[in-house]
Amino acid sequence: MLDIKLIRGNPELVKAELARTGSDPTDIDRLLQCDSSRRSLQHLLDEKRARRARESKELGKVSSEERDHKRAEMRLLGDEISAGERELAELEKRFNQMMLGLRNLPRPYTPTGSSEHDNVIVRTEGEPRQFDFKPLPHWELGEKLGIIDFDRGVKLSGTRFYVLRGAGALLQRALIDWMLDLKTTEQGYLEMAPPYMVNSQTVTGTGQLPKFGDTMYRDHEDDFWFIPTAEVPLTNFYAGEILDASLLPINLTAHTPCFRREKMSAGRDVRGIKRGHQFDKVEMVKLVRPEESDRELESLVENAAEVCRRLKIAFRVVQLCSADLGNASAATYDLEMYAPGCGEWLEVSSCSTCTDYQARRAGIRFREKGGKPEFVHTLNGSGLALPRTMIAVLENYQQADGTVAVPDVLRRYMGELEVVRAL
RNA sequence: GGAGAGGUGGCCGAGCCCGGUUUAAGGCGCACGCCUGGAACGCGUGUAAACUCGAAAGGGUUUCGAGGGUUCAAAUCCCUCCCUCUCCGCCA
Repeated sequence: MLDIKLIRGNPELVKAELARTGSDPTDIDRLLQCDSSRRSLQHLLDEKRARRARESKELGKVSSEERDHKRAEMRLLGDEISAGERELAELEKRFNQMMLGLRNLPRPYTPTGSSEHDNVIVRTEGEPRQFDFKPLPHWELGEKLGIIDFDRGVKLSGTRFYVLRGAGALLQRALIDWMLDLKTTEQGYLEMAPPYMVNSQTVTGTGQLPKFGDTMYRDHEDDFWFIPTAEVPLTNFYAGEILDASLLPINLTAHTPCFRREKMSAGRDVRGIKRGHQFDKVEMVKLVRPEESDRELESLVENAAEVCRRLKIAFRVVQLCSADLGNASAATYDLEMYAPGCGEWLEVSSCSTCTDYQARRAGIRFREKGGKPEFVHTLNGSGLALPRTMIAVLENYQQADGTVAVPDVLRRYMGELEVVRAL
């Protein structure tokens, strides 16, 4: 959520920033109109309620002939108050819906653009590997080695599902374990094992609801949503709480499956394991002081980059332009690893600062000793998404004989296995 | 799923039967002050959040799990729901 005081105080700035992301700035005019009628009604009601409380209390002590007269008067006042309360509830509902519908404003350093083509490549690390044979795409490699079974995934569940087998399953597990170890030891994150289903309040806190409900899977009988990312339970872990400032920064990590309907990308990336309805991911979440958030974003990107670096796979850092930012994000850097088989730079991580946008929705605050509560800033980033990391590993480490070498850092997680051969 | 007991401020806990005398008692914790060479003890003062009026001091409203109802007036009475605990049932 945005700060209503900022919107009231500087509506032109807010409109300009919203326009930069491609959102409709006239939303702000409607919002402010609703806000002002809400406030004046609130004020009127406050006065009536104050009078009722005062005079009702006196009614208990007053003489009996005066009581009947006064009681009738109070009853009328009571009717006015309930009518006003109904009207106010309606206004507040509308106001809250509009507030929840507004996206976050971009950071000043987020470049302005109109589509993903305006994203900026910040830097590239490592050289894409050169091959003296034609590298295969992972869907061919995976099938030939017998470690990815697409047909049976479809049989079990439908399109966009697959099954990892043998060394394929082991490779993914090794990547997860290795990434978590890196996060929790050298990078200072606390590992969590959160629920994979959460309630609508939780999924509103991070900004998926109310606007993006149709991108998630949900239970039809209970109030359960399947998490689209571990960002949801991790960020909301402290929802509604006021944290002691000494706890900050809080760095959390978790490995979870992620569930996405991928309605918007129907027909895209249908080959291979790049885009599925269910995938695994190691996620990083930070809760930090507002003044630290830009510096912490750099550190988040660096934490994700280190994973690519140690896998010895070329990657680049891309800064998203204003139009390509997610709903809650104020600044985002994507990390893309090069996959020589399909010839693509694959988005393996997306690191964002959501400033106080999610903290306001979820009510996550901190307090300095003796001070007033303040909203934290929340950040999240993948560290990394497993299927795309698998693609990058398989395609970069493939050898002329059709086998795949195991990256050095993963060998101790795979029983010292050095080469993945056909099953 | 069934039965019972509960949900009150940062924490513990009284108030609920019997609506108004509670600005939510009391304690703990915390902060500040006094005391002290310094501390403990003791004493005193303060101690939530949101919204809002005000230059400030300060004031107003809301919040006793959530929502609805009764009433001039609800933490207190009624209804619905959620959650926690205990026991039972079922199940990995």
